[in-house]
Amino acid sequence: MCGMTQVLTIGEVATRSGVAASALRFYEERGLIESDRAGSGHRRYPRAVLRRIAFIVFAQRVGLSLDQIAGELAKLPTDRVPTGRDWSRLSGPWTELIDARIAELERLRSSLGDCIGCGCLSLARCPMANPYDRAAGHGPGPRFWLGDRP
Amino acid sequence: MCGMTQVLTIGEVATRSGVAASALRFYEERGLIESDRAGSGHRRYPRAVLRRIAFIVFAQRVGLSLDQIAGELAKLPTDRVPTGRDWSRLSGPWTELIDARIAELERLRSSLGDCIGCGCLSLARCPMANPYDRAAGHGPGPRFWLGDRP
DNA sequence: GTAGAACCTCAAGTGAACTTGAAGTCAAGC
DNA sequence: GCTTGACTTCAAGTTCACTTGAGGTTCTAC
Repeated sequence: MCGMTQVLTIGEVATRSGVAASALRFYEERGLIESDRAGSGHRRYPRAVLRRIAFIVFAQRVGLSLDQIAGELAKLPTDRVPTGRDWSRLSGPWTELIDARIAELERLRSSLGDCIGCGCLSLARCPMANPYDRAAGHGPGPRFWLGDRP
Repeated sequence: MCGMTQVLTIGEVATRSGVAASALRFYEERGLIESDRAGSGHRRYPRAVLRRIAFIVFAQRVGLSLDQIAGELAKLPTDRVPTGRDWSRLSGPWTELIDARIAELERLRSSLGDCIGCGCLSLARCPMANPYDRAAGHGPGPRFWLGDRP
């Protein structure tokens, strides 16, 4: 309650991070975060955990699964508190991921304008959307539209 | 197999749309699509169903749940095959949704550059990220970062 | 010293979006 | 006419990311 403590309880971490205590325990179980224990068995977190949690929340919004996030976090050094440099190494591939996701959404938006707008949002008729249907009988359908087929 | 048939079997719809037959049955159960039945009990789909399925796949990528999509689809006229105009009425609100999602991702990307880059991706220290932690003890943490707090 | 809040573990439940399996029917080619 | 594959229903299983509940302990404040 002091506000100047160096270690945080699970409740403090929960309110500061906006992540429920139950979720924090779950993340720990999955190896995404760690905690020290007080003599009583209560969890004690170093402040650095907040950065880790922020990273987890970020990564989820970008679309990574907890397993993928765990994989990323595993790249951080365990023998010391990660530096800004350590974190920015992790974020490199992200920029591409975010860019790709944005590009997909922009493709969707323009399909909406071009395709739904012109009345051809039909897999059967829109050649732009799905040339495979014209060839009839194979092809991935909407996936093409969504950029899954290079 | 003819390729010129006016009605499609579930297998044909599956290959043309890229959506598994089991998923199509599931969508039907959830009221997202409909089918006629052959005398045998086998499903027969009008070609127009492909447009509906495309819409479903689109909407999912944008981030809508099946329930929300069902709500959107319910706005289409049931007494006739929907026109391009009908579809574009549905897509109006989407553009905003997509824009909002893109804006969030751009916010994330720039946070990565500005915040992880400068080494302050710490909820405890970055005032840009989370002023609430300075006030200590309340506030939503990362949510602020993600734009959930207006 | 006692009430109540906050914490603990462990098991089970939730909801979304499907998939899988069992047991059977129907259609097409030879 | 028979095999093979595509289809049918219905119930149950799966994955993900948690939450909820039971039953018990610990901390804080008065």
